[in-house]
Amino acid sequence: MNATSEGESFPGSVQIPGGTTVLVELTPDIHICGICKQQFNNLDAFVAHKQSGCPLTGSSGAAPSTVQFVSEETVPAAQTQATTRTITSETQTITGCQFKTAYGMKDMERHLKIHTGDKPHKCEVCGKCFSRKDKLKTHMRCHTGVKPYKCKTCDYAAADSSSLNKHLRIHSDERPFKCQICPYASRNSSQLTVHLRSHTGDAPFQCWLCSAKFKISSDLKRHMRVHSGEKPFKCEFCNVRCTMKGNLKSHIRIKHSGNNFKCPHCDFLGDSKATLRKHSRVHQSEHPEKCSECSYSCPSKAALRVHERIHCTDRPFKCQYCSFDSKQPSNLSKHVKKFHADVVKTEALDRKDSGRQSSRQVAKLDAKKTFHCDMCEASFMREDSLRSHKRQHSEYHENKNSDVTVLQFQIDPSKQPAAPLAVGHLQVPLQPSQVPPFSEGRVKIIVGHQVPQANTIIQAAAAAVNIVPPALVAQNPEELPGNSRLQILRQVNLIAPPQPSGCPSEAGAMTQPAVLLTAHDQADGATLHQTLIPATPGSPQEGSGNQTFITSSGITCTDFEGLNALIQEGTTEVTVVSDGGQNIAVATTAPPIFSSSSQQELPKQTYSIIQGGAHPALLCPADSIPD
DNA sequence: CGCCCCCTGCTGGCGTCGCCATTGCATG
DNA sequence: CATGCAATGGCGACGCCAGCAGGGGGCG
Repeated sequence: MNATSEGESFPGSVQIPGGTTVLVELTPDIHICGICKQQFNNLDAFVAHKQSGCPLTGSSGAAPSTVQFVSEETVPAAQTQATTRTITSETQTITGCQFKTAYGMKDMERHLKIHTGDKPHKCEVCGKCFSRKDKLKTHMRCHTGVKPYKCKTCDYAAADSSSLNKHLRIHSDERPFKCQICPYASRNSSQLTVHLRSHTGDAPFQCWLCSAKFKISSDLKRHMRVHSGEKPFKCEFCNVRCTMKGNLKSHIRIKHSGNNFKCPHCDFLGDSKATLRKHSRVHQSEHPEKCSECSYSCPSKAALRVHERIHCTDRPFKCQYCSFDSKQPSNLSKHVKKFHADVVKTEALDRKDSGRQSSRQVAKLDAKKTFHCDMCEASFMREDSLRSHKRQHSEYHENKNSDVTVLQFQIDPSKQPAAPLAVGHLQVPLQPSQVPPFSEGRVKIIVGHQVPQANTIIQAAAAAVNIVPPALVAQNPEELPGNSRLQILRQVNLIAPPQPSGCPSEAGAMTQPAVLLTAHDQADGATLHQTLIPATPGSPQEGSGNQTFITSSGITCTDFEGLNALIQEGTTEVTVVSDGGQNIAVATTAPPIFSSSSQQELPKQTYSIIQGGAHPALLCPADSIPD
């Protein structure tokens, strides 16, 4: 992260799925010398300060002996204003970096290379550079193949001791990372982290083309091939291509490697040990899955489910061409093929003529026959996937004044800086001519589930709390019911955007703008909460630059409770509508997530973000409001 | 300086599930 | 023989684990 001169903000970027980038103004980072307490907004100046010598360095009396250096990690400006730091303990903690006293200096120097980017140790083989010699040495082993750490139990060997130690847990069956909720225990912390998501339901890697969610990134990456139709794995013996490498391997085993696994009880020849094992269950007198209605047993749950349909009177699979029905879908399809093949063929041709295709089979037979969304560029292998996708469109537009602009963003983890991210403003390309009339324009901010490192965002949000006096929520909080709630509500920092300068349609004074917060139930679209909040320019908030805070006169506790409840619940969508305050900016562009066109040339309008609560939900209050 | 330990992200691979097509058997 | 029922195999897709590589801090 770059630092800037004092008072200056600088843009960062947030990558939106689909290619659009939303510019984000970041609050400048502050670097603090832990010895003399001098602040630096410029990293270079800070580093120079360290290298040339802090005036208090070496002065045994001036600086506490326990203090060698204070972390230079970046600190959001708001946080630095709000926090008083004390130096009392054996270790120094300012923004997360800690250095023990005895090794502080050397380790600090080593640590500083992270920020200076100094990587003097270059690999002669691949050219990769490292900041530390020992890292280069370890790296070289991947070229030389040297693996000095050998397992005494198996042939495994590792290039570093950590890998060996991790491996050894396989033999010892040591699972030191135990789940507090269930008996699960894993051999490494990463697996436990992933496991815990099973309890929380957290699947942070969400497909932006369908509702699929994954607990690990690579599963999402793999899943995306389903949408793209990409089949990178080609069979070397035939023309078959597979989306998944494992499936290709399975195909080759079945079709091209011969059947080498013979069943001892019959003539069955399996292509693999797994296939043979699956088959061998047929010969077992006692199958694990038993029917509760009869003596039938079978080797698999799936087979049992099929069997159980025998006992059910329902025949849910009905022929659309005659009165035939069946308990099993395969029998219905067999029936249709046999008796209605001509009708099916005609209908298929009709669909082809009209440019529409249906049926999973069609898509399956020809991956090129995908189902394209007519509202965006997304395409799908299956019709039901497209239906699911279109529901997302309809959800965005289901409000009675349908011109809802959807601004959906997910922060790219690779662009997420390590330091706390202070998102002060969100800049969105603005096309004034597209500004809709009041009551038809809305901006819906949707925060994706892929927002990483939520805590850092929360931290930034919490920092903002400190500069919002309670008076902004209520002049006299005691007048409001549910006072206990207000303690939480104050964490919601409502900031109106500054007077726009580049939008002619918004010229003229408007002293009483207001913001209507409307929250919808994601499931059925019903309005859950609606609040009209007047925003008075020239708020009493000092030090806020050109920002105008929404004042509290029209806000009741109930109003905020609704909003707060949404935050607490992790709500990811809030629609914002204004009552026409002219100094509130308007932005109506194509939803970035569905837009592939570049909007770089459009004038930008500044938006504010609510950063609220103890959940990673970002809400948008006063920005993007139609006139 | 160098080793150790920990964490994170990524990749490859195995096991498994569920859907669908096929197959074999029973019945009229 | 035609038709329906039930079981099985193939395949696409997902969950999860082990291993690899790199980065960072602790410390002798």
